[in-house]
Amino acid sequence: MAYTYDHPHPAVTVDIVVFTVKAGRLAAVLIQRAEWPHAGKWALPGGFVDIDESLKRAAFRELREETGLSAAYLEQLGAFGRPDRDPRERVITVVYIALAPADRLELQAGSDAQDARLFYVEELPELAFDHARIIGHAIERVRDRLDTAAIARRLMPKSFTLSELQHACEAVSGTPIDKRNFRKKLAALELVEATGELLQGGAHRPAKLFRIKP
Amino acid sequence: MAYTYDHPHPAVTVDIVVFTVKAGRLAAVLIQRAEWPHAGKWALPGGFVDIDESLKRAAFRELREETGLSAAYLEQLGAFGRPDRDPRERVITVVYIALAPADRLELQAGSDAQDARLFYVEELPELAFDHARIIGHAIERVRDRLDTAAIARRLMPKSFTLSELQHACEAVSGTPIDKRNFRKKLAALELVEATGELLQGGAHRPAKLFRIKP
DNA sequence: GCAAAAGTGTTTGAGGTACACCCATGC
DNA sequence: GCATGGGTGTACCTCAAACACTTTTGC
Repeated sequence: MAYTYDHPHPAVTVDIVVFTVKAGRLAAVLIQRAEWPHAGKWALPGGFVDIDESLKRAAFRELREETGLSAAYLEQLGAFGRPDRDPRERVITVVYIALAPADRLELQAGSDAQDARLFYVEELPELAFDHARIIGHAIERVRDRLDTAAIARRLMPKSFTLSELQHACEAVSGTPIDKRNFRKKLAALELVEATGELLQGGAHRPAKLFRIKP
Repeated sequence: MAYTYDHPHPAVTVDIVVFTVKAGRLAAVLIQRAEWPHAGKWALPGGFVDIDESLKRAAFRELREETGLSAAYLEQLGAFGRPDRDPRERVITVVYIALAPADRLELQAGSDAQDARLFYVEELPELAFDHARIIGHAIERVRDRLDTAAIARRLMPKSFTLSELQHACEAVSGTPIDKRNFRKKLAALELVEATGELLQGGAHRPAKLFRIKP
């Protein structure tokens, strides 16, 4: 089947920067490319936009196909379209940022053709295309727009300790936060409530578990 | 000349929301369409992205062609790509926001085929395509990201009175500002300096003129 | 008992907001 | 002289930042 136009058309893809917090650090999902171009390098999950599909719908579809996430927060970062960013043809990509708790990701790790993994954002491997630049913009966006409430709602699992939430906030902002000020602000936000459970297991005093208030 | 692909490709355009401040109100440039679809309705300036041209370069080119602006602040708002937004074919548009002082715009007003005009954003005419939605997003973006310094640098002419600057800030934010607080903050910002000139002409005390500090 | 993280209040400074009157000009 | 916008200072309140010790557990 061939499709013909009277002036040249670029291809359009969506790519998704899937952020999560793992071990108190900000991390993103990357997929190892199996084919030319950039075979062996890591890249953002993504793919072509179907001709009858909205951009956001395409992003959701790719997100589901590559991470198993069926419902996640998704926001558009923007379009990237330098003429030479893909050696195959002119490709304009629309990038979305997804946020999800690490325990909801289902990566097809090391299954076969392509490997999907989480990488801490300070330890990214060599990236295909202009994806390093794209992730840079995504990190910048997340750093200065995600506040405590958004982090609690979108990056934390169902229940968590206040220290875990604080570490997530520190991972996103990239700066240390004072424990008492953090808890004072949380109390004022009326954002979380204690579940009544305790998290046992550390060689230290057990921490109360919290959840998002409805 | 025909261009053939083995899967369908959308067309990609750039559209530009050119904001300025006129008579103390926020205004945007619109162009009246001469042809189907939406003949007679008003639309954002824009056009197709050339196959070898970056998105930003395309936006600058269209901006120059349709408003005479050769250097303006330009930032990407995002991509809009619902499948049915253009009845001719699938068109994905990447939207940029431009900011310029009103005295630098050179609109080809009423010349012939297409008419270009400024409209106050609270008095927009019926718009073509999904441009009403796009302008809505652009206004939202500008409202919560443009601060006093950006307004002074990007929307004001070479010299201006403090009241003019204040009115511009009020037009952008959509809320009234206290005069003394505004001037106190301006002083703290060390953003502007008096030119020494006065603006005569009103039936009242003449105002000092200011310029951006280098 | 010691290492390791949990939990808990007060003080200070900066910045934002509210608010009212006199001044210089054109008519 | 009056209408019109230009120009000026103080008091209060809110919010962010700095800062140290006790508690509970595992080993």
